[in-house]
Amino acid sequence: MADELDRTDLKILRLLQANGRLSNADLAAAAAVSPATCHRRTQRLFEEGYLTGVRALVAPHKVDRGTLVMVGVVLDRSTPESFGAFEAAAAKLKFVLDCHLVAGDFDYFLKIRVGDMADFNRIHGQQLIALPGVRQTRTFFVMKEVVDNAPLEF
Amino acid sequence: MADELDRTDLKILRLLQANGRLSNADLAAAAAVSPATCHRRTQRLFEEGYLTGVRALVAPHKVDRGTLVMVGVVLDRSTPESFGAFEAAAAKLKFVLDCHLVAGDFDYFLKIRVGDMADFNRIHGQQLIALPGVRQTRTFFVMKEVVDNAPLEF
DNA sequence: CTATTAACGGAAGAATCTTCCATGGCCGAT
DNA sequence: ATCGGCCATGGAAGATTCTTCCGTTAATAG
Repeated sequence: MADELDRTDLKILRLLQANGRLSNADLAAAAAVSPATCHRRTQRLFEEGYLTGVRALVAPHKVDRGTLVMVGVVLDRSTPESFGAFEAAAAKLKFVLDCHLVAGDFDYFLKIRVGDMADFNRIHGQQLIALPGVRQTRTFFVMKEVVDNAPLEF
Repeated sequence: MADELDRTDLKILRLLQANGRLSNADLAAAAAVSPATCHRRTQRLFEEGYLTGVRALVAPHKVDRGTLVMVGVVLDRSTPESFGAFEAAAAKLKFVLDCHLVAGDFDYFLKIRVGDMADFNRIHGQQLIALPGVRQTRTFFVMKEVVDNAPLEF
Protein backbone atom coordinates (compact mmCIF):
# COMPACT_ATOMS: atom_id res chain seq x y z
CA MET A 1 0.00 0.00 0.00
CA ALA A 2 1.15 3.53 -0.66
CA ASP A 3 3.13 4.30 2.45
CA GLU A 4 2.76 8.02 2.13
CA LEU A 5 -0.41 7.60 4.12
CA ASP A 6 -0.08 7.81 7.88
CA ARG A 7 -2.62 6.74 10.43
CA THR A 8 -4.53 10.00 10.15
CA ASP A 9 -4.81 9.78 6.37
CA LEU A 10 -6.14 6.26 6.57
CA LYS A 11 -8.65 7.31 9.18
CA ILE A 12 -9.87 10.14 6.98
CA LEU A 13 -10.16 7.83 3.97
CA ARG A 14 -12.19 5.30 5.92
CA LEU A 15 -14.41 7.88 7.57
CA LEU A 16 -15.19 9.65 4.31
CA GLN A 17 -15.83 6.38 2.55
CA ALA A 18 -18.33 5.46 5.23
CA ASN A 19 -19.90 8.91 5.30
CA GLY A 20 -19.03 11.39 2.61
CA ARG A 21 -21.18 14.05 4.21
CA LEU A 22 -19.15 14.33 7.38
CA SER A 23 -18.38 17.98 8.03
CA ASN A 24 -14.75 18.92 8.28
CA ALA A 25 -15.31 19.69 11.95
CA ASP A 26 -16.72 16.23 12.70
CA LEU A 27 -14.12 14.56 10.55
CA ALA A 28 -11.39 16.38 12.44
CA ALA A 29 -12.80 15.30 15.78
CA ALA A 30 -13.12 11.68 14.66
CA ALA A 31 -9.60 11.65 13.28
CA ALA A 32 -8.22 13.40 16.36
CA VAL A 33 -6.65 16.37 14.59
CA SER A 34 -7.52 20.04 14.35
CA PRO A 35 -9.97 21.23 11.69
CA ALA A 36 -7.15 23.06 9.95
CA THR A 37 -5.00 19.96 9.64
CA CYS A 38 -7.95 17.82 8.69
CA HIS A 39 -8.85 20.21 5.93
CA ARG A 40 -5.31 20.15 4.53
CA ARG A 41 -5.12 16.36 4.70
CA THR A 42 -8.44 15.85 3.00
CA GLN A 43 -7.56 18.31 0.26
CA ARG A 44 -4.29 16.48 -0.34
CA LEU A 45 -6.04 13.12 -0.54
CA PHE A 46 -8.20 14.50 -3.33
CA GLU A 47 -5.40 16.31 -5.14
CA GLU A 48 -3.13 13.28 -5.12
CA GLY A 49 -5.83 10.93 -6.31
CA TYR A 50 -6.47 8.82 -3.22
CA LEU A 51 -10.03 10.06 -3.27
CA THR A 52 -11.51 10.24 -6.74
CA GLY A 53 -14.89 11.67 -5.87
CA VAL A 54 -17.86 11.60 -3.56
CA ARG A 55 -21.10 10.08 -4.65
CA ALA A 56 -24.55 9.96 -3.14
CA LEU A 57 -26.06 6.48 -3.33
CA VAL A 58 -29.49 6.34 -4.96
CA ALA A 59 -31.73 3.42 -3.98
CA PRO A 60 -32.12 1.47 -7.25
CA HIS A 61 -35.63 0.20 -6.57
CA LYS A 62 -36.80 3.74 -5.89
CA VAL A 63 -35.86 4.89 -9.36
CA ASP A 64 -37.08 1.85 -11.25
CA ARG A 65 -33.75 0.05 -11.49
CA GLY A 66 -34.50 -2.72 -9.06
CA THR A 67 -33.47 -5.63 -11.27
CA LEU A 68 -29.82 -6.61 -11.44
CA VAL A 69 -28.43 -8.87 -14.17
CA MET A 70 -24.96 -10.25 -14.84
CA VAL A 71 -24.18 -11.01 -18.46
CA GLY A 72 -21.22 -12.96 -19.85
CA VAL A 73 -20.30 -12.01 -23.41
CA VAL A 74 -18.28 -13.89 -26.03
CA LEU A 75 -17.05 -12.05 -29.10
CA ASP A 76 -16.71 -13.35 -32.65
CA ARG A 77 -13.08 -12.52 -33.08
CA SER A 78 -10.28 -11.73 -30.71
CA THR A 79 -8.72 -8.80 -32.51
CA PRO A 80 -7.83 -5.49 -30.87
CA GLU A 81 -10.27 -3.68 -33.16
CA SER A 82 -13.04 -6.04 -32.18
CA PHE A 83 -12.41 -5.48 -28.48
CA GLY A 84 -12.11 -1.76 -28.90
CA ALA A 85 -15.37 -1.50 -30.77
CA PHE A 86 -17.21 -3.57 -28.21
CA GLU A 87 -15.86 -1.60 -25.28
CA ALA A 88 -16.66 1.77 -26.80
CA ALA A 89 -20.21 0.71 -27.52
CA ALA A 90 -20.80 -0.99 -24.17
CA ALA A 91 -19.49 1.98 -22.21
CA LYS A 92 -22.15 4.18 -23.76
CA LEU A 93 -25.07 2.06 -22.60
CA LYS A 94 -26.63 3.81 -19.65
CA PHE A 95 -27.82 0.65 -17.90
CA VAL A 96 -24.29 -0.84 -17.77
CA LEU A 97 -22.77 -0.49 -14.30
CA ASP A 98 -19.72 -2.69 -14.88
CA CYS A 99 -17.99 -3.84 -18.05
CA HIS A 100 -14.88 -5.91 -17.51
CA LEU A 101 -12.59 -7.72 -19.90
CA VAL A 102 -11.89 -11.06 -18.27
CA ALA A 103 -9.79 -14.17 -18.72
CA GLY A 104 -11.81 -17.37 -18.88
CA ASP A 105 -14.86 -18.71 -20.66
CA PHE A 106 -16.13 -15.25 -21.49
CA ASP A 107 -14.54 -12.21 -23.04
CA TYR A 108 -16.54 -9.69 -21.03
CA PHE A 109 -18.69 -9.54 -17.95
CA LEU A 110 -21.39 -6.94 -17.70
CA LYS A 111 -23.34 -5.86 -14.65
CA ILE A 112 -26.60 -4.27 -15.62
CA ARG A 113 -29.47 -2.55 -13.83
CA VAL A 114 -32.94 -2.42 -15.34
CA GLY A 115 -36.50 -1.97 -14.17
CA ASP A 116 -37.70 -5.55 -14.48
CA MET A 117 -37.31 -8.73 -16.53
CA ALA A 118 -39.43 -7.46 -19.38
CA ASP A 119 -37.23 -4.43 -19.50
CA PHE A 120 -34.16 -6.63 -19.64
CA ASN A 121 -35.54 -8.83 -22.37
CA ARG A 122 -36.13 -5.82 -24.56
CA ILE A 123 -32.66 -4.47 -23.86
CA HIS A 124 -31.07 -7.85 -24.42
CA GLY A 125 -32.72 -8.32 -27.77
CA GLN A 126 -32.30 -4.79 -29.01
CA GLN A 127 -29.06 -3.57 -27.51
CA LEU A 128 -26.87 -6.29 -26.03
CA ILE A 129 -26.76 -8.84 -28.83
CA ALA A 130 -26.51 -5.89 -31.22
CA LEU A 131 -23.23 -4.74 -29.70
CA PRO A 132 -20.35 -4.99 -32.21
CA GLY A 133 -18.80 -8.43 -32.55
CA VAL A 134 -21.01 -10.29 -30.08
CA ARG A 135 -21.19 -14.01 -30.77
CA GLN A 136 -23.17 -15.08 -27.75
CA THR A 137 -24.26 -13.92 -24.34
CA ARG A 138 -25.12 -15.77 -21.18
CA THR A 139 -27.52 -14.15 -18.76
CA PHE A 140 -27.45 -14.60 -14.99
CA PHE A 141 -30.44 -12.99 -13.34
CA VAL A 142 -29.70 -11.89 -9.83
CA MET A 143 -32.30 -13.39 -7.51
CA LYS A 144 -30.89 -11.95 -4.31
CA GLU A 145 -28.39 -9.18 -3.74
CA VAL A 146 -26.50 -10.44 -0.74
CA VAL A 147 -23.80 -7.77 -0.95
CA ASP A 148 -23.85 -5.03 -3.56
CA ASN A 149 -21.06 -2.54 -3.98
CA ALA A 150 -19.60 -2.91 -0.53
CA PRO A 151 -17.14 -0.21 0.52
CA LEU A 152 -13.49 -1.02 -0.03
CA GLU A 153 -11.68 -2.31 3.06
CA PHE A 154 -8.00 -1.63 3.39
CA MET B 1 -40.51 5.11 -11.25
CA ALA B 2 -41.75 6.51 -7.99
CA ASP B 3 -43.78 9.45 -9.15
CA GLU B 4 -43.52 11.31 -5.91
CA LEU B 5 -40.39 12.80 -7.37
CA ASP B 6 -40.79 16.00 -9.34
CA ARG B 7 -38.25 17.54 -11.66
CA THR B 8 -36.45 19.25 -8.78
CA ASP B 9 -36.09 16.03 -6.80
CA LEU B 10 -34.65 14.22 -9.79
CA LYS B 11 -32.23 17.04 -10.38
CA ILE B 12 -31.05 16.89 -6.78
CA LEU B 13 -30.64 13.11 -6.95
CA ARG B 14 -28.57 13.32 -10.12
CA LEU B 15 -26.45 16.22 -8.91
CA LEU B 16 -25.66 14.59 -5.59
CA GLN B 17 -24.90 11.30 -7.24
CA ALA B 18 -22.41 13.04 -9.49
CA ASN B 19 -20.95 15.12 -6.69
CA GLY B 20 -21.86 14.31 -3.11
CA ARG B 21 -19.81 17.21 -1.82
CA LEU B 22 -21.90 19.91 -3.43
CA SER B 23 -22.80 22.50 -0.81
CA ASN B 24 -26.46 23.12 -0.25
CA ALA B 25 -25.97 26.59 -1.70
CA ASP B 26 -24.46 25.28 -4.93
CA LEU B 27 -26.97 22.48 -5.14
CA ALA B 28 -29.80 24.97 -4.75
CA ALA B 29 -28.41 27.14 -7.53
CA ALA B 30 -27.95 24.16 -9.86
CA ALA B 31 -31.46 22.91 -9.14
CA ALA B 32 -32.95 26.39 -9.50
CA VAL B 33 -34.58 26.59 -6.09
CA SER B 34 -33.83 28.51 -2.92
CA PRO B 35 -31.39 27.09 -0.38
CA ALA B 36 -34.23 26.61 2.07
CA THR B 37 -36.27 24.53 -0.35
CA CYS B 38 -33.23 22.62 -1.50
CA HIS B 39 -32.37 21.74 2.06
CA ARG B 40 -35.87 20.45 2.75
CA ARG B 41 -35.97 18.42 -0.46
CA THR B 42 -32.60 16.84 0.16
CA GLN B 43 -33.51 15.98 3.72
CA ARG B 44 -36.70 14.33 2.51
CA LEU B 45 -34.84 12.31 -0.11
CA PHE B 46 -32.67 10.88 2.66
CA GLU B 47 -35.50 10.33 5.13
CA GLU B 48 -37.68 8.55 2.59
CA GLY B 49 -34.89 6.32 1.39
CA TYR B 50 -34.24 7.66 -2.08
CA LEU B 51 -30.71 8.45 -0.98
CA THR B 52 -29.18 5.76 1.18
CA GLY B 53 -25.86 7.40 1.90
CA VAL B 54 -22.93 9.35 0.57
CA ARG B 55 -19.64 7.68 0.01
CA ALA B 56 -16.19 8.97 -0.90
CA LEU B 57 -14.59 6.86 -3.61
CA VAL B 58 -11.13 5.55 -2.74
CA ALA B 59 -8.82 4.74 -5.65
CA PRO B 60 -8.32 0.96 -5.36
CA HIS B 61 -4.78 0.88 -6.73
CA LYS B 62 -3.73 3.53 -4.21
CA VAL B 63 -4.65 1.30 -1.29
CA ASP B 64 -3.33 -1.95 -2.67
CA ARG B 65 -6.58 -3.28 -4.06
CA GLY B 66 -5.79 -2.86 -7.71
CA THR B 67 -6.71 -6.39 -8.81
CA LEU B 68 -10.31 -7.21 -9.57
CA VAL B 69 -11.61 -10.77 -9.86
CA MET B 70 -15.01 -12.22 -10.65
CA VAL B 71 -15.73 -15.64 -9.19
CA GLY B 72 -18.59 -17.99 -10.01
CA VAL B 73 -19.51 -20.38 -7.21
CA VAL B 74 -21.43 -23.66 -7.25
CA LEU B 75 -22.65 -25.14 -3.99
CA ASP B 76 -22.91 -28.79 -3.00
CA ARG B 77 -26.55 -28.78 -2.11
CA SER B 78 -29.42 -26.47 -2.89
CA THR B 79 -31.03 -26.28 0.51
CA PRO B 80 -32.05 -23.07 2.26
CA GLU B 81 -29.62 -23.81 5.09
CA SER B 82 -26.80 -24.28 2.64
CA PHE B 83 -27.52 -20.98 0.93
CA GLY B 84 -27.91 -19.17 4.20
CA ALA B 85 -24.63 -20.45 5.56
CA PHE B 86 -22.77 -19.51 2.42
CA GLU B 87 -24.24 -16.01 2.30
CA ALA B 88 -23.51 -15.27 5.93
CA ALA B 89 -19.91 -16.37 5.56
CA ALA B 90 -19.33 -14.62 2.24
CA ALA B 91 -20.75 -11.34 3.50
CA LYS B 92 -18.14 -11.25 6.24
CA LEU B 93 -15.17 -11.44 3.88
CA LYS B 94 -13.71 -7.99 3.64
CA PHE B 95 -12.46 -8.35 0.05
CA VAL B 96 -15.93 -9.20 -1.29
CA LEU B 97 -17.51 -6.22 -3.03
CA ASP B 98 -20.48 -8.05 -4.54
CA CYS B 99 -22.12 -11.34 -3.68
CA HIS B 100 -25.19 -12.21 -5.72
CA LEU B 101 -27.40 -15.27 -5.85
CA VAL B 102 -28.00 -15.89 -9.55
CA ALA B 103 -30.01 -18.12 -11.85
CA GLY B 104 -27.90 -20.03 -14.33
CA ASP B 105 -24.79 -22.17 -14.34
CA PHE B 106 -23.60 -20.82 -11.03
CA ASP B 107 -25.25 -20.36 -7.68
CA TYR B 108 -23.36 -17.19 -6.74
CA PHE B 109 -21.27 -14.55 -8.37
CA LEU B 110 -18.64 -12.75 -6.34
CA LYS B 111 -16.78 -9.58 -7.20
CA ILE B 112 -13.54 -9.37 -5.29
CA ARG B 113 -10.76 -6.81 -4.89
CA VAL B 114 -7.26 -7.87 -3.84
CA GLY B 115 -3.73 -6.56 -4.10
CA ASP B 116 -2.43 -8.85 -6.82
CA MET B 117 -2.69 -12.35 -8.23
CA ALA B 118 -0.56 -13.89 -5.52
CA ASP B 119 -2.86 -12.30 -3.00
CA PHE B 120 -5.86 -13.78 -4.77
CA ASN B 121 -4.36 -17.24 -4.97
CA ARG B 122 -3.83 -17.27 -1.24
CA ILE B 123 -7.35 -16.02 -0.60
CA HIS B 124 -8.85 -18.47 -3.04
CA GLY B 125 -7.12 -21.44 -1.47
CA GLN B 126 -7.63 -20.42 2.12
CA GLN B 127 -10.92 -18.58 2.20
CA LEU B 128 -13.06 -19.01 -0.90
CA ILE B 129 -13.04 -22.77 -1.36
CA ALA B 130 -13.35 -23.02 2.41
CA LEU B 131 -16.70 -21.21 2.41
CA PRO B 132 -19.52 -23.47 3.62
CA GLY B 133 -20.97 -25.78 0.97
CA VAL B 134 -18.75 -24.78 -1.92
CA ARG B 135 -18.44 -27.51 -4.55
CA GLN B 136 -16.48 -25.60 -7.14
CA THR B 137 -15.46 -22.10 -8.15
CA ARG B 138 -14.59 -20.58 -11.48
CA THR B 139 -12.29 -17.59 -11.51
CA PHE B 140 -12.40 -14.78 -14.07
CA PHE B 141 -9.49 -12.42 -13.66
CA VAL B 142 -10.32 -8.93 -14.80
CA MET B 143 -7.70 -7.84 -17.32
CA LYS B 144 -9.21 -4.44 -18.03
CA GLU B 145 -11.80 -2.45 -16.14
CA VAL B 146 -13.71 -0.78 -18.94
CA VAL B 147 -16.48 0.49 -16.68
CA ASP B 148 -16.48 -0.03 -12.93
CA ASN B 149 -19.33 0.97 -10.70
CA ALA B 150 -20.83 3.54 -13.01
CA PRO B 151 -23.39 5.88 -11.47
CA LEU B 152 -27.00 4.86 -11.86
CA GLU B 153 -28.82 6.57 -14.70
CA PHE B 154 -32.52 7.15 -14.37
C1' DC C 1 24.20 23.06 18.69
C1' DT C 2 22.05 25.48 15.03
C1' DA C 3 19.59 26.14 10.72
C1' DT C 4 16.12 24.55 7.73
C1' DT C 5 12.04 22.45 6.55
C1' DA C 6 7.55 20.77 7.15
C1' DA C 7 3.47 20.17 9.65
C1' DC C 8 0.66 21.62 13.31
C1' DG C 9 -3.24 24.18 15.83
C1' DG C 10 -5.34 28.74 17.13
C1' DA C 11 -7.79 32.55 15.42
C1' DA C 12 -10.83 35.28 12.55
C1' DG C 13 -13.32 36.94 8.52
C1' DA C 14 -16.14 34.87 5.07
C1' DA C 15 -19.34 31.67 3.78
C1' DT C 16 -22.74 28.32 4.79
C1' DC C 17 -26.28 25.92 7.28
C1' DT C 18 -30.69 25.43 9.40
C1' DT C 19 -34.84 27.07 11.05
C1' DC C 20 -38.72 30.34 11.56
C1' DC C 21 -42.15 32.92 9.47
C1' DA C 22 -45.01 35.34 6.20
C1' DT C 23 -46.50 34.97 1.41
C1' DG C 24 -48.56 32.82 -2.63
C1' DG C 25 -50.62 29.11 -5.33
C1' DC C 26 -53.64 25.16 -5.68
C1' DC C 27 -57.67 22.48 -4.83
C1' DG C 28 -62.04 21.26 -2.98
C1' DA C 29 -66.29 22.78 -0.97
C1' DT C 30 -69.95 25.93 -0.69
C1' DA D 1 -67.25 32.46 -8.64
C1' DT D 2 -65.63 32.85 -3.96
C1' DC D 3 -63.85 31.29 0.17
C1' DG D 4 -61.01 28.46 3.27
C1' DG D 5 -57.66 25.02 4.17
C1' DC D 6 -53.35 23.13 2.97
C1' DC D 7 -48.78 22.96 1.40
C1' DA D 8 -44.71 24.39 -0.54
C1' DT D 9 -41.88 28.27 -1.27
C1' DG D 10 -38.28 31.91 -0.43
C1' DG D 11 -36.40 35.66 2.60
C1' DA D 12 -34.09 36.52 6.81
C1' DA D 13 -31.05 35.77 10.71
C1' DG D 14 -28.55 33.49 14.43
C1' DA D 15 -25.59 29.65 14.82
C1' DT D 16 -22.31 26.92 12.88
C1' DT D 17 -18.73 25.81 9.77
C1' DC D 18 -15.20 26.68 6.35
C1' DT D 19 -10.85 28.31 4.79
C1' DT D 20 -6.81 30.72 5.22
C1' DC D 21 -3.15 33.19 7.67
C1' DC D 22 0.29 33.08 11.02
C1' DG D 23 3.21 31.98 14.90
C1' DT D 24 4.94 27.78 17.14
C1' DT D 25 6.76 23.16 17.49
C1' DA D 26 9.07 18.97 16.11
C1' DA D 27 12.20 16.55 13.26
C1' DT D 28 16.26 16.28 10.42
C1' DA D 29 20.65 17.40 8.51
C1' DG D 30 24.89 19.82 8.72
